[in-house]
Amino acid sequence: MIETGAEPESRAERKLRTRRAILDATLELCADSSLTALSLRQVAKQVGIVPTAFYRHFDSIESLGLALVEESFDSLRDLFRDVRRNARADNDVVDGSIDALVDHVHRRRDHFGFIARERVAGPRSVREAIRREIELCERELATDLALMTGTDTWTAKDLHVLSSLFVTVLVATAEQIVSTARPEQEEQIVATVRTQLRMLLIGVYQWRSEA
Amino acid sequence: MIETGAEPESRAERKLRTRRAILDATLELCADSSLTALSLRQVAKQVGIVPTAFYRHFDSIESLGLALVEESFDSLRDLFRDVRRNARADNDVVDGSIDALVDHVHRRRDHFGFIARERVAGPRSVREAIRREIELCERELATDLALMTGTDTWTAKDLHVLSSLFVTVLVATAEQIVSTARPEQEEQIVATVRTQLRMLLIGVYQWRSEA
DNA sequence: GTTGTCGGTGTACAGATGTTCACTGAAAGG
DNA sequence: CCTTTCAGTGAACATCTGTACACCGACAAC
Repeated sequence: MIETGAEPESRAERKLRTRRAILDATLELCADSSLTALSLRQVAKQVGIVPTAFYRHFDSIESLGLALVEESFDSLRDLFRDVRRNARADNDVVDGSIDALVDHVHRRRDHFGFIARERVAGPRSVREAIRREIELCERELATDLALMTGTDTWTAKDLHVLSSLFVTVLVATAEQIVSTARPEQEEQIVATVRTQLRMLLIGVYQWRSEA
Repeated sequence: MIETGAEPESRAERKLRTRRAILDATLELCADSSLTALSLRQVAKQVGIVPTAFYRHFDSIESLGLALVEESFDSLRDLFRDVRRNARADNDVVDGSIDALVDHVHRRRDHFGFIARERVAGPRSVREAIRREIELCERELATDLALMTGTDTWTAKDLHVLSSLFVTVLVATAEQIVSTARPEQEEQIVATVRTQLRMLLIGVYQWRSEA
């Protein structure tokens, strides 16, 4: 069904390839709308398999969604890794982070769009999974922030509060970039978030945690 | 079909009542999931009318969605009005605004949830309508901010940048409140956003616009 | 009091949906 | 080589989908 140029494939390889095709087809099909509006048969048609073959890989659209959550957060963790690297290399943390953000969103527009949408509109279990993953990101970022200059007097709570704000802004920016096609509008978005983070950082440098 | 206690109704009144019932049924039905996953027949069943009667009021789920956008943003503008009033009455702008936010989200959880979801997952035209409305809110807030203390040296652009950040945080907070049922978790959310806004305000008070 | 307007009804249809079941054929394993 | 495993097939099902159509009956207008 799936045409390979040549080369014999093991059964496991073929299965994996079909699985990938299902994941990709799903990302493409729900690029606008949502998982909850997606039918198993649409996915099957897009992949080029018969509807029932879907069950060989996932037992529902919902569990397919959970697999996509994992995959999408791999992309997001990649982003975090890059941000961390840029934070060391670059003098200006803000610019480095935003560049990394834009770069990763461009590369995996599908993943970031998926998270943005299903985070609020997906099936309950998918929403919960995304919520959990985002909390992990916030915690991870909080420990990174603790290593930065000037936060040595901060309480753990305040660190997490700040981390959560960064993640909120990050998610909102990713959302905006995903949902715009025009490059000049994207520059606008980037310029805006850059200023916003600078305003915020001024506050951060002055902040002293209470008792 | 719709049982009224007594009192004769004019035809126009009855029609309006059915329209309301459709709007309410829709808000209830897509409370989790999304408009794009909602069928005309589900709505009709919930309202207690036959599917074809739906067309007497809207010609598609999409145009129904547009009506709900308008209605939902009436709620949001109410919130803005209250925030503005609290800003004058209260010494602390942050606490007043957050209280107003929490209050309005509680009162119209359905509207705020609707905006949060359809903003990213609704039909294209609905997403665009919401985007336009949010931009209006940002502009409105920007002119309010211009009247506040310390922003007299700010450029119009910076005012809009800040306004946009406030709206982002506001939307994210509303989203979180809508999607949590546990009151103690809500207190957590509120406490977090309060600290976040305070951190930000420190930066704002020190900010000087460039050229 | 006749007539027209118009929410709402009921039937009907072609197509899409999730899931079942028995099947095929090629790779994997003995 | 023979048997098992298993990804993918194809037909069948009951149910749900949007929409077209002719119809009804109460209110509105004259």
